[in-house]
Amino acid sequence: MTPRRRQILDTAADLFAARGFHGVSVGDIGAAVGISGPALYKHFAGKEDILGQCLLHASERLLEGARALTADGGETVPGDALSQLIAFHTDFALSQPSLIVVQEREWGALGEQARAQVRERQLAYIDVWTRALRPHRPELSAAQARAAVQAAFGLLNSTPHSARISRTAMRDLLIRMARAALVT
Amino acid sequence: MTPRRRQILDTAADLFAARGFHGVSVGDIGAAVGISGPALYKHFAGKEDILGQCLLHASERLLEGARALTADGGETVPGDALSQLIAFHTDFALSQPSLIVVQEREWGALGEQARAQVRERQLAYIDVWTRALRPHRPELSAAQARAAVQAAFGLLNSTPHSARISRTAMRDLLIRMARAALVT
DNA sequence: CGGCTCGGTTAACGATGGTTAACCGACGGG
DNA sequence: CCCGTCGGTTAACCATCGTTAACCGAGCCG
Repeated sequence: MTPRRRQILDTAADLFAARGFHGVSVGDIGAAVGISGPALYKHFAGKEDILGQCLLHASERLLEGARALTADGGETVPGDALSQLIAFHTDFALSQPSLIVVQEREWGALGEQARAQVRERQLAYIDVWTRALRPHRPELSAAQARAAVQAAFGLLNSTPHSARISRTAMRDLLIRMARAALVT
Repeated sequence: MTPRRRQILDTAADLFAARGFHGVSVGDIGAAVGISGPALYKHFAGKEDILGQCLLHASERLLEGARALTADGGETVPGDALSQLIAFHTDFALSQPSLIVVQEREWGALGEQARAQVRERQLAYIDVWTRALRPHRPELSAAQARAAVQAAFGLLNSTPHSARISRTAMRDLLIRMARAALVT
């Protein structure tokens, strides 16, 4: 992927996160990268395609990261799988808040095919988490475990809404809270 | 407030929560209540005014409910203030998910004055929570306590994103997780 | 040198949005 | 009975949006 495409996707994600997909015009995106309006069509098929690339990219990075952590034979790394997932997701949310926000709230604006791809990755990501949670909470049904995982996402993804403490303090706080919420 | 106004606000909140403020047209709102388009201007000053009333109403109900629970001399009710706030917020989120979603993500679409009013109530609501949390976590700074409260909101407000378990089971799960996240 | 591709530009188009205007039936009170 | 208000309607306005068209300079390759 060319650097220009990456730049467009990054700034578009920021704009979508701040004002919502329908609250951002292609002119806004172009202006934010220093070009104007229709020039975006040299890089993407359209506005919805830009959102789709953002979401595909984000959901893929999350899923691949989670799978890398919990791959069979990954027992050599320290700590249990759940703690690693919590740390991984926290770091992602702290370093890419816009992607987190957009992936959480704008997937409904996609066309059918792109939405299906994103949803598939998101569900697979939830599944990795749910499997990691099961050993700690054997009394939970599968549906309850999924609900608990999504509640934990809500907690970890709240990072864009605050930000008044240092990043390391926030990381520590979120990890501690998520672990307590999930395994207690 | 006339029943028609309330009906418009309720269905508008649902639409805003589902597709975002800019993703809903006044025609959509009108059609959802059985009238069409410009008839809404007999009840509200404009589209932004509808959103403003939704948010004012929601933030006021949250703040008043929280203040009623933690009013001085309210020591007669059972349990500590924090647990009561958690239960109150959980019930609100479960019964009015659209208001929760809209209040969380669409306040940026308001004009300056309405946004200021909503933000004021939201900050006051956070403040009530933070004061209730302090006794349980005296080691946290004020900023850390606020961040923890907002993370707990993220957890409790995640209820619209899932929903595959019964409401009572969800209520129990959320309350348990929030309490664990906050006081552990 | 000549031409092709790449990544821009501005102009224009059609659709849609929010808002206003003009009109109108129901209905309740003097 | 008449009239004003209430809550609707449809038509029209203007701005904005996403998208396409037409054009153009820079650079590279043959």
